[in-house]
Amino acid sequence: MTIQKAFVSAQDVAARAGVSRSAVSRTFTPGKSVSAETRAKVLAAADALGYHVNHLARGLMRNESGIVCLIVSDLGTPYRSNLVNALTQQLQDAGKIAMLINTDRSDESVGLALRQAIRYRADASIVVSGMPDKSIVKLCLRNGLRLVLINRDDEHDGTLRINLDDAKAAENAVTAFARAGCKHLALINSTAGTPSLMAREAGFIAAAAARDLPVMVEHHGHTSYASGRLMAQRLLTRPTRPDGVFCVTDLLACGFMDTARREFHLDIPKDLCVIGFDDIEQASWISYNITTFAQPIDGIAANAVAWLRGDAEQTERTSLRLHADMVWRGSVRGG
Amino acid sequence: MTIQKAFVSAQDVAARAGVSRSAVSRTFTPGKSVSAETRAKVLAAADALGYHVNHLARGLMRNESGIVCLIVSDLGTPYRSNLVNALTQQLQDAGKIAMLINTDRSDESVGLALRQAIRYRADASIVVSGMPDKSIVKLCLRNGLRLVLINRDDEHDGTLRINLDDAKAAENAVTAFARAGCKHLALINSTAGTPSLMAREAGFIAAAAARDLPVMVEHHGHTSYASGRLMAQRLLTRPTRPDGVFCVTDLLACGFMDTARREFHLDIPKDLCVIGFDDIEQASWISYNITTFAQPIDGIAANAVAWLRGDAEQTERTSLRLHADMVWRGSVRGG
DNA sequence: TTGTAAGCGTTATCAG
DNA sequence: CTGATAACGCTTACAA
Repeated sequence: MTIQKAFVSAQDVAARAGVSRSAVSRTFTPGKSVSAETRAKVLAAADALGYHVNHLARGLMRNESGIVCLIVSDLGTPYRSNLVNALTQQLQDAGKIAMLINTDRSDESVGLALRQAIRYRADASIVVSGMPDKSIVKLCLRNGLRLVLINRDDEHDGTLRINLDDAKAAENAVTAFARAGCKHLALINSTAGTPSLMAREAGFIAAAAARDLPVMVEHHGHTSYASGRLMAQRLLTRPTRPDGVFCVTDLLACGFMDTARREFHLDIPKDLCVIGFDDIEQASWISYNITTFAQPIDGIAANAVAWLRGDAEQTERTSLRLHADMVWRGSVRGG
Repeated sequence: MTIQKAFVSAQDVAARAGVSRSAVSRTFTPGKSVSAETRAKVLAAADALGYHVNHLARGLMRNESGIVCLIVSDLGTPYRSNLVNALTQQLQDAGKIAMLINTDRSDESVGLALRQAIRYRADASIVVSGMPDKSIVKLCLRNGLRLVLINRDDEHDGTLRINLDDAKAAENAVTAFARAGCKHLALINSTAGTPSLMAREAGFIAAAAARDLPVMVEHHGHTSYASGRLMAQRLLTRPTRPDGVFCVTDLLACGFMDTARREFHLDIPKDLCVIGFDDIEQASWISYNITTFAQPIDGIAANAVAWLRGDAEQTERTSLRLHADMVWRGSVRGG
């Protein structure tokens, strides 16, 4: 078996169809005029040869690769994977294709990822984790790479920023606890302190202060099940035990609830009310049934993609604040 | 503000550094010889200009894009997202970059995804969901797109197939139930019946038959929490209630356990033993604590990437069978 | 509508 | 080690 040329080119198709390369090109470019006759000939030849337009070359010419780069850490986590799921789906529907770069949580690795996006001449990049520094953002913009920042707090020109109204949600959490008659509030959070997480914390503390309710705060590790467990042990052995705990993440809430029940034999919501955030699937499972706030995942994705489809020339800074609906379940009394 | 050229090219760098384009190219190609002096000049100019090699053009020349396409459905699911996480990470470490295509479960959408991979001249494609038909596989191979099929059963030349020893795992499940003294076994599965799921089912039934143990079987929907709940309702209202249930997926097991406990007030493992599959994070949570089989996710990813790094000329069919270790937890008596 | 020719940013080849 | 030159596969004026 002889080594054959790996890919079939428009040239080959043109030869077989008895037309010029440009005719082939036009056939595969929507909105170009080709006669029905040649189009048919080209299509037949292309099909027979298994021809597929080379998007690398097309991107080179058009200065538009169709690639959108997703920069994410902790992809195995429920919220992240659902967001990536929605994003890839909607990008595909918009005729784009997603490139996925996995970072650790460091800002440095985000910078590396963005450089990679530039190398592949991505049309845009959606940053879900980490905070790219100003110089990198400038570099991207100068290279024609549009940027969507999700739940990051820096504002830059020519960039779309999508945030949630974390403070408002936190305030609603306090209200819910107050209605349930909770007297001793608490909040658990990661040590990392990403912008949205810190906004929830600050909002919760402020709203509680407005009602003269004290708040105990614990920080530990990442927003994981294990962290939730550990902070439950810390919090529930304090002199005064909290009776209303806001977990800034559902994953934290799951770990917190499991140890509160198994190790401290507390009844939720009788002895202790719990509120989470994200509305991951597990929050709706019978064992947890957590009152929480729903991340508007599809809304985030839809807004990001809509902005990308828009005119590339718009260079104004745009900022979107989406609402996280409260989802009432059984981990809070009343409701 | 005037419209400036979007990207900076090697030409620009060469001009600024006072060298030829080829010198620039060599500087950025590992293993090419450039004098320390020119290299320094080039690097300085590149840095000043913010130059990044255009991988679209490079891929065009080299016939090697560095892109590996991941074809996946149900990305929001724990097992899938963890696999994608491992895959993207290890691909990056190997100097490749992942493109992600989200499919529904249909074989047709896998075909569409593979065509997209061809258009971007991906070096390879890793298929995690759905089964591409023979003609599409042939098309890919002819176009120089290497293929890794994970948990699919078709065998093709020039393709790497990675499977688990599902039958062996199922046999171990039967042994565990027998040791726990279970007399009435059951199995719950999706209706889709992907190869690996069907292998678990067949293996379980065969091993049970060898011990003269009867097996009740239920099928429903996808392998989700909700399906697990529904099949629990069906199974636990049967005349003879099973006392050992193999759920072909941990997600099914979670749903099954929750309704067995809450709706039927059964004690696990006293009244009922449960075994799952995948070892998703939730299986280790206190509320579930499921005895299960660990998907060797890192092993799968490592093998896939190692094969991709290998010589592209090898056209033999390769098939790998990985072992899924049993993870003993509290959902089975004894152990 | 069609074909010809130029050019996109690379890398590989081949003299020097 | 260096620089000119020819590809790679495509799109897009421009001319027919």
